[in-house]
Amino acid sequence: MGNFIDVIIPIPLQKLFTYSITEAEFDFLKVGMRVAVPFGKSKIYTGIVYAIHNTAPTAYEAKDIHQILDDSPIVNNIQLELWQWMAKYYMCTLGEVMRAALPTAFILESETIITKNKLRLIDESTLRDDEFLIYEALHHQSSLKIHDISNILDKKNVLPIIKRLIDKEAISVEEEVYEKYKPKLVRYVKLNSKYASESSLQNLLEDLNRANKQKEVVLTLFSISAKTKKPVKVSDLSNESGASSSIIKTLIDKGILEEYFIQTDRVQYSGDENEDSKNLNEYQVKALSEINACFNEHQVTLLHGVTSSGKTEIYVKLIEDVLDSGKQVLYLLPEIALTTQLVTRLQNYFGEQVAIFHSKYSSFERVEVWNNVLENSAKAQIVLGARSSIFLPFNNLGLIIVDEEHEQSFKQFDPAPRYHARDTAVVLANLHKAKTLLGSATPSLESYFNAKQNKYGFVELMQRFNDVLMPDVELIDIKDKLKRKRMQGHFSDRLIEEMTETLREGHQIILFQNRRGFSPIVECNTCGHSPQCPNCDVSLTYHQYRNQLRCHYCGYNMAMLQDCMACGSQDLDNKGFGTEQIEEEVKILFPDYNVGRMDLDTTRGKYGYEKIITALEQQEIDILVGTQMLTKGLDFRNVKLVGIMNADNMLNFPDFRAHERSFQLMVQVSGRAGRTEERGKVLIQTYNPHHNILQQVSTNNYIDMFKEQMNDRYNYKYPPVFKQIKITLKHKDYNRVETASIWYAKSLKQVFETNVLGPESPPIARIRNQFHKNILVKIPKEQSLSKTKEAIIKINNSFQSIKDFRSVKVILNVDNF
DNA sequence: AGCACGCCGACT
DNA sequence: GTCGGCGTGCTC
Repeated sequence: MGNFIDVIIPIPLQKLFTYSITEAEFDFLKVGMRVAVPFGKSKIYTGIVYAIHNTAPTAYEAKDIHQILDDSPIVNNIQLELWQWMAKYYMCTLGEVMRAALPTAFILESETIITKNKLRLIDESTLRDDEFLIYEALHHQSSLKIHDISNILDKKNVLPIIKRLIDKEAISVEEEVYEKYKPKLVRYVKLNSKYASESSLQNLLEDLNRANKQKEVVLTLFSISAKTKKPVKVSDLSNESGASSSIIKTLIDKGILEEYFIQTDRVQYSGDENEDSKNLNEYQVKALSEINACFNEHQVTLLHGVTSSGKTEIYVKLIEDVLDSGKQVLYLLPEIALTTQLVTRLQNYFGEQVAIFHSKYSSFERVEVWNNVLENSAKAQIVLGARSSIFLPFNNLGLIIVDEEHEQSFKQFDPAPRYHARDTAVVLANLHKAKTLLGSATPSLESYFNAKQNKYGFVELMQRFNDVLMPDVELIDIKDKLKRKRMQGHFSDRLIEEMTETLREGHQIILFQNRRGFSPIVECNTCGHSPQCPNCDVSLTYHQYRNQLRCHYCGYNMAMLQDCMACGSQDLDNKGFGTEQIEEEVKILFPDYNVGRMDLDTTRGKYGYEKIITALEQQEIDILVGTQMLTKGLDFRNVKLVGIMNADNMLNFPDFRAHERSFQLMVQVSGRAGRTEERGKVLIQTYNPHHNILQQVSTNNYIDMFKEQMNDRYNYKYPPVFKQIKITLKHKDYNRVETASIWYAKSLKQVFETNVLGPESPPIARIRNQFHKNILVKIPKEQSLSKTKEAIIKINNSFQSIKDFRSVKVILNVDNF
């Protein structure tokens, strides 16, 4: 009877892998620790210990582990339970969940290191050209990586060459595992202890009389440490004394100063004392007590609070209570809404207890937050984070808040696990016996539906803070305006009027242009040809700022054409309109005002987004043109007018949620207008002002929208009435996916009959040279979800066993909306 | 997923 | 005649 562990490996394989361990390792290892294990012929992977036992595998001999990577578990049992739920619910492997859950710095992989074989002298004439190049390179560098060799030879496949060199005993290779996370060390200095006595110090200063600069440094060191009574950082010393680092280095080399290092956190909060939380108004107090009442009966409560109603203050009160009871809080937000504005607000109340976690953090920063949460450190009692923060190692969670609950960015679409953070959060909260609060001004239909079904508790907050009125919404019929020649470019006379007025009063304006589905494409006026992406079935999009044509799906780009590729005509035209064009037009219409633009292109880089927000807050920008980004929980005091340039392109988007989304988007943008005393104004330009959604937006009538949309969902069997799973097949050969998808759909139909839709080619049938086919499985409420998934997995397995289909990639997307 | 093994076309 | 293309199979 030996000792074994079952390990999760971060690859998309269903199985766990069993390794053999020694008696000592058996005593030391705990579930949730990382181990480095050999995998396959030469690789070393990082695995998470999932189980420790004495049952030897029967079919094979278990390998030994390579190394233990942790002293104590970095993943706790609740997390492992959550991972398992995710793998099952979202139909992926534990390995895929692991890959998504752990900061990349935790997942070490081996790298092949190539070194020269010193024991043997090689007759270089026996080497071939490329072999010689590498051998030669090793004279200058002691070791090379595979990647370096590809660079030297400018080839991708270098393994055969390396193999030949090994055979000739010219080189040797070994696998090396790196610890990717390095604690950040700050350099400190102190006076060498040998100068501790008064007399030796006196001697030192006399010695230094001839080296004035050095003496000054020593004296500065004294004064800093006398003042702060803390260790002195090298950087501080250098700043205070004005001495260059080389002078300090000389002192260290001479043994006068001693350097040492202290580990610090990369992310530090350096704020003032905490503020007291604000007093709530009567509506907020009522909402708060209702939420607490709901929590007595329900695990989950939905808070429907109109824009600017002060939801955040209510959250703050709830958080205070949970913290007082000694538990942790997770505050989930869409990435884009995680702005400095909100972060600062929470830090003002809770100071150091707030930890931030989102994708712009470096891998090292994420490890630090992870460790703080794991240790239940005082620095991480509240985690404010985006989607992936549901993976943090909470051990004592009391409350999860999902703010802007309706946001689609909570759902991960691309690599597996394709999870929805809001839904996963509810499961996570249940594992901790904690409560979940969903908050939104425009709840998703599924959450509102759950609340109506009494599955969730439900609280409404319909008064805006300070009793500010909801903005006045006006619909503008641009078809009519066009007919009467009252349009200048994309601006109606009404919009220009209101803009002029608003600017004259010294207020700011936001113009919203949803670019989706309607990007500026280039078209030849002679032959009508427009340049296409070579890898995808889409037209290229014109980007003025770099004078480029780009593909939004694969990133392909080329310089803007001078003449048509098809007929050579130089008469090229930009069709469609995006934010860039609106910006141009505004600049011409209002040359005396500052115009800013906020979209994917202008917010690139770590602080791009913040810069624009700050500029708007400080009123350096009078008119801001932007996309969806504008909608996310920003609070601008002085914005009075919001213009929606064209409501139709979002309403006509081919998706069963287009109407719901349009409503949410428009109500959210409208909410940016007039957030303080004065009533805001919203102008919506549309070809179809009688559209029900627009009517519902203009009266801010969520209930009507809900009822009408739910009707459609019942009739057409869409969520939340039916659940759905989307199956996407991809292959570079069209005929192959075609046959494969027909086979797949046919097998599904044998089980689920009419609840299978497709296969269908998506609107963009080819992306990155891969043809796509979609199949949709609709699942009625009364049908067991887990049985359905089992059936799909069974069909998927038989599919994979057909030789011709094995190269077809299959993507299972549960709740693909 | 990676990676090795193994079988067929286009180059020295 | 080799190099290297990617189809097939396996990983404790």
